[in-house]
Amino acid sequence: MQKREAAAVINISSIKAACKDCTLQELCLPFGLNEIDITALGKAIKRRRTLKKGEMLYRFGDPLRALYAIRSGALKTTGLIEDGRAQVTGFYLAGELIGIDAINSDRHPCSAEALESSEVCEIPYPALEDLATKIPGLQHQLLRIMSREIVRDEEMLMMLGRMSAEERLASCLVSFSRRLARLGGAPDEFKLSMSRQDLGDYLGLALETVSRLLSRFQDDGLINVHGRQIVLHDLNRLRAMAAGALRENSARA
Amino acid sequence: MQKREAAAVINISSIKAACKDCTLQELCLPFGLNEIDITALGKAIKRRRTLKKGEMLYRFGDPLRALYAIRSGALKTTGLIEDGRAQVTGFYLAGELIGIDAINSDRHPCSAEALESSEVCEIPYPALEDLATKIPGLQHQLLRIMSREIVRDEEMLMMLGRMSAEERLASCLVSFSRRLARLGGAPDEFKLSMSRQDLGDYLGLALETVSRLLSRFQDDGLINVHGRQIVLHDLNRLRAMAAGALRENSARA
DNA sequence: CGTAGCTTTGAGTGTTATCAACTCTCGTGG
DNA sequence: CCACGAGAGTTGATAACACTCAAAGCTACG
Repeated sequence: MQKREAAAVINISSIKAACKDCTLQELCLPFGLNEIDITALGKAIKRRRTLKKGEMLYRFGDPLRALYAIRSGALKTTGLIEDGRAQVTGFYLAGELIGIDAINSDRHPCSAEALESSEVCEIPYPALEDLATKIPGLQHQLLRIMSREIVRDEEMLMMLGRMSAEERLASCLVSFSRRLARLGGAPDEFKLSMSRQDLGDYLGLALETVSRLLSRFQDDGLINVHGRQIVLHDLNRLRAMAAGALRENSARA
Repeated sequence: MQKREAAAVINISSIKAACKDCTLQELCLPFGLNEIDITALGKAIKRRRTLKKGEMLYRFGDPLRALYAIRSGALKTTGLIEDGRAQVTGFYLAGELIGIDAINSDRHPCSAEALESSEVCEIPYPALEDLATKIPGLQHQLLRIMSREIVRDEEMLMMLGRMSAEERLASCLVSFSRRLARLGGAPDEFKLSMSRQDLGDYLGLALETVSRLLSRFQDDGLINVHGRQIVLHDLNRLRAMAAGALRENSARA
């Protein structure tokens, strides 16, 4: 499954990362730091690492060695339940930080897998914590990123706890649109990097339900689906749907 | 609704907190710090505050001024969806830190309400962040607590996304048992401080479903319910149920 | 060009929500 | 001290939304 490409890839694999030249600065850990501090952070980062589709960045139970800033590509994190059931706890895109849920126990409480060819910067955790005491702005940014992750998870909780299948999927599409636009892509056209199964495991739905809903959204003229290629035709209506407008009881009280 | 008690309470309300004499040290922010650092932390804490049942600690949208360490009692945090729907994003007990999801945007993304008479220590956030750069152990502990919150939310995600109503409730009871035992209470007997509605809004279930399940658990000899008073008779079976054993497909692959 | 995995679509079922009525509990005031 | 009322909790009937099982259609990669 992974033989041919390997050779071509190794060279790139351990190139030294340099935050100061990275186009994702504004979205990533260096945000808000001055040039000197950014250089210091860049030095702490051990290397870049490339992952092929399906490759694991870390697995459930692995000791925490580093956090990873995603430079390109997309990853998913999945938690385990003993039986076949999996819950995808998050999708992570370029500019986002992955692995912070391991800080609590020094072990990764979930597994991270590349959904497509991806590149990550490996930030050794002890060095990062150390650096954060020296650079208040870095500490601040780290705390903010962690807090943002909590907010994101809480939004997911509302989604899973209180929203219908339709609202969940609309919400998910809107979220991808926003995050991809931030990276400079078109907000209304993108390619999903995950399967229907992954989407279902994320949204708490059966893969068939995801598929059916995508078809229905298309019939309703909201979107266009061709396999994993998505075009959003009516972002506003999708947003309204995600917000739970459009249900009978809407404006009560 | 809140008139008589007020007078008696005011005196206590602004007593200076002193971490170094607090019995919850081990569970709280000071964990792992030496005595000098604990004293420094204690000085940063502005005051204690008492809340009566139903009183709000902060509301959705309020600016972040402080984090709160819970000394006694219990709180819930709820996120909003425009229409009547509420999602309870967490229950917080003594020794736990509440408000950290506000760090990202400097505003509270949810509301916090006391479920019973409670006492909290108010930790001004800018002072805490400042202190954390000076005391590496404190920074470490703060990061750990935030990471733990993420793990907890991710566990909730699995619960809401993949578990049946029965599994969710069992899981919830087991969690209360564990957390209350850690505070020195009996692990198999406690009083719920929240209504069936709150429990439902937390577990993503209708209140009727919660009620029905509690009755069923009782019929099955798992627990004893009398209003909010709960006795757990078979913690092991509850744990198995929460883990998803007991379903037909259990051991596949 | 064939095969394996992914996706779509259909039919039937089940878990859980909703609506509704009744009961219990506890605090308040007569 | 008891009666009352309001909120909380229980229980039942019904229905809907989403799951499961099943089969056929696509896509993409070797």
